[in-house]
Amino acid sequence: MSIGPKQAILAEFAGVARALGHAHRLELLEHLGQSERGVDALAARVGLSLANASQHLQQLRRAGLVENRREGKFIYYRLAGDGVTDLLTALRLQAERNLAEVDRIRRGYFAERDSLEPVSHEELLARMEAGLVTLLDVRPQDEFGHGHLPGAVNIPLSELQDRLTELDTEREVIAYCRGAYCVFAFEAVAALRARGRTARRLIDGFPEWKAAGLPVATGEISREEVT
Amino acid sequence: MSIGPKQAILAEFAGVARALGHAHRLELLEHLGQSERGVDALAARVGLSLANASQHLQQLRRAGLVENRREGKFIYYRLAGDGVTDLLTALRLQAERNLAEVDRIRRGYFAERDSLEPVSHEELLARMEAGLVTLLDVRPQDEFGHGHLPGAVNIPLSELQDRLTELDTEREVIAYCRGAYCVFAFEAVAALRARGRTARRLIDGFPEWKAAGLPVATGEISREEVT
DNA sequence: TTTACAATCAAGTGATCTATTGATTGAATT
DNA sequence: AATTCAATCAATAGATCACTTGATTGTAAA
Repeated sequence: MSIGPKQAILAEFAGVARALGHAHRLELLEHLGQSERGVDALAARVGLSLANASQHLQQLRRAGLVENRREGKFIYYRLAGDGVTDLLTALRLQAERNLAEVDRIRRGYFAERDSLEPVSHEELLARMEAGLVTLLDVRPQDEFGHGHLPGAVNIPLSELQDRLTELDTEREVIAYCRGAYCVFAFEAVAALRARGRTARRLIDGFPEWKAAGLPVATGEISREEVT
Repeated sequence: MSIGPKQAILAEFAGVARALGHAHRLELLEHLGQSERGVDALAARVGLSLANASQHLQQLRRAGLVENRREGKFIYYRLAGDGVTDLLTALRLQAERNLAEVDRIRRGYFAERDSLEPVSHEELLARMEAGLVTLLDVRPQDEFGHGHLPGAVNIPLSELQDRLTELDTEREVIAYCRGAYCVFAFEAVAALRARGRTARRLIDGFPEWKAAGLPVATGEISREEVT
């Protein structure tokens, strides 16, 4: 007996889902959500061997989740559109809602750093307009350069200790990094609060902001432009 | 070296994605989107052995996508909330957008039956309010009974030939069934057009309508109430 | 041409997944 | 208590997947 059109379509959908079915590939997608990258850079960031990263990336490509281009001897991978971030967000929301295990891990690792509610996109937009907050991007400098929220200051987490003076002491700091589970933002909020600052974190990160169609800025940003 | 909290969370997300990574499980979820069902009924509809269906359902349960309850000697499974339908929709949209293979299958099997644009939720709502359309639910009677769009007439596809007289000849018919790739609605539209009726299909099906928070009706519906 | 290097390919091993089979559990019925 | 039936569990064989190793391709530079 032959399978019908519906089964064939469902098999394709299942293939996309299976491509999302490995922690390493989800982490690769998270990094690709920041900016396009070469295989070697991705492998290093996710902690994979080059060959292994290459094969994972090719699985993602077969599933239509990423695309690539060659430039000289480098091959750069990128997300195949903002729909990928939307799908990842839907996956995250579903897992957060119905998986007790996610809740347990989050409580264990993140809870003490995150007693306050995270800030929603809407709330951040309103407070930015009112000029009430300092928006802090704690990702590495190169990721910031490839795209960030408008008006954000970039202080990578590793430098935060030494550069606290750059942040206005009067205004609340709202920190963000790569996504909802990027630990940088949690750490930054904890560090700032430990120094008596008012700080909260954005509910997710740069890719989700961009996928939501909200404005983004690129390139370096002068300090004057920010303060 | 131990894996950090992010890897642990991503592994959980990957587990949910893997649970979606098999055509049979997607089909089970599609049927569960219509109404709660016993294992035996699901196995029969999807064409699986009882043991196999049971094991697939348990994988879905471990991933937090479905829940179950025992009633007498039957165990009924149901979706773990409308978020599951949202996630399935996100998966479908991403696959439709970026997988050439999906497009190829769709063209090959569905295109000739579907030359007209499907009707969106918004358009259907507007035309229902204006009383311009006959809404036709071509799913089996029991699925209709568990929930359907308000004002819909239920004529299962198998009976459509004999019951054409029940449909107003003046008004456009909008048909729907289980979801975006349920073949019933395509077939119904083709059959109606072959008899000179004006007919289109809804862009997706009952579960997506319900998950979107739009009104649904339950129980049998008298013919008078409809016409 | 030779060299260098990013990335992919190919092959192999151990692990995980799928589907079947037959045994077992749990609740209702006789 | 014995029977019946829905569903799960357990064991198995075959398929697919993940990761490593070493060879290969493709481009740029020497």
